[in-house]
Amino acid sequence: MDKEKENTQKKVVTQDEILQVALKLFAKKGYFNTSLIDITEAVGIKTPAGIYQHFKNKQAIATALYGNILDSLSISIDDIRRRNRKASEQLREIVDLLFKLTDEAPDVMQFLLLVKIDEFLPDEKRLLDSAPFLKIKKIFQNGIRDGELRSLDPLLAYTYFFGVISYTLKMILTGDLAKEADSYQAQAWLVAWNAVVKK
Amino acid sequence: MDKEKENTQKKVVTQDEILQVALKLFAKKGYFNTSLIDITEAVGIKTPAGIYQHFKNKQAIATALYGNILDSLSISIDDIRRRNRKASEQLREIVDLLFKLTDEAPDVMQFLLLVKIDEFLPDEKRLLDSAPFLKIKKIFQNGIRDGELRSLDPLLAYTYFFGVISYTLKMILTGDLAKEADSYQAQAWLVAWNAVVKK
DNA sequence: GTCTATATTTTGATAGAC
DNA sequence: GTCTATCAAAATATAGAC
Repeated sequence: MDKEKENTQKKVVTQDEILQVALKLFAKKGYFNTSLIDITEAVGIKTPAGIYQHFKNKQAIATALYGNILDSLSISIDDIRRRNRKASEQLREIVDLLFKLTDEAPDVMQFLLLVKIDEFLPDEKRLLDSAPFLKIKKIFQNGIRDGELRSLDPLLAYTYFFGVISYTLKMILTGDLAKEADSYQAQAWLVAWNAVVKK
Repeated sequence: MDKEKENTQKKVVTQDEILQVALKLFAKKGYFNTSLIDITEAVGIKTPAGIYQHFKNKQAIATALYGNILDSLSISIDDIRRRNRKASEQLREIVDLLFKLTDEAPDVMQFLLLVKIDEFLPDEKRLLDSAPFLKIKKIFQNGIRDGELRSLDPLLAYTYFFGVISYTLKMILTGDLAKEADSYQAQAWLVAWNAVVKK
């Protein structure tokens, strides 16, 4: 990488670099325990002024981060819904995605599941009202309408299903469940699916 | 104690009053968004100095709060375990307690389920390692040992069961599920129990 | 675009009068 | 035990040189 430049040359920092570093710090220590100085140092420059070249303020970093994650999630879910017709298939692929992300991008999942976003982004949409989650809720509505899922309030179906899934992921992310996410996926899917499927 | 109030307007504040107010504010706005000034005003005095008569610092308030809640929960669970022998009965009473608390003391449940405690109390035991939750995990161990619950890792049984329960409560506390907790309890119990019972 | 340096604000915390 | 007043520290944010 550019570690050789450190002595001879000023580090030039990109917007994306700031976002990556901020995500890691927010996920690990939380938004309020992460100062701009922390971000500044972690990104390899010596002054917060460099950050302000890219972002209006600390909150704007979190806003961008949140937006990026939701956008990416939304695109993945669009793709899944396009490629699958049945709720069972769509949900299974979403679960697959979330478990994969937990192994491969734990910071992202930590930010989504463990960080209380509305505490520092009070003006953003809450997770449940964001585009990707509206789409997920839609899957439950359709699944119930089509008789694939048992007949109950779609939001309750969502709650039971993702109660199992996201609590499992949470236990993995906190280290309480010690193995990689992948090894818990099959059983968690069965339990979650069983909670909502029409039998 | 003196029952006569002086004709000065000075408010005398008790330790318990501070804890109640702090709980409400922490639950509503979060620890970091709650300043000592907020607590001071909410408790009805004009200066933070009054708070420091009772607590060493802001963190000490949260520590006391957390300890009190865990203690009270622990006592309730001891009682439940003493009065019931079967895992099904014990778990059902615990669920009953949690749903009741959600209706009657939402601040407490909000603090337990929605607030990320280790962000501001890094030296306290995490929820899962606290006395009441160790006891709950014990219930799952015993239930599996006795063949009442299906044979799986006790921690996974815990995860599935409380995934459903606590996510349901969370949705109630955030207002996404709009009715009182009581009306969701029976079904949530069935789903959660069904996830772990031996059939 | 980063640097040094500094301004500004907030908040946690204390001293001493009453 | 509360009050006025104030301190100290930390963090956000900016100005101007290079």
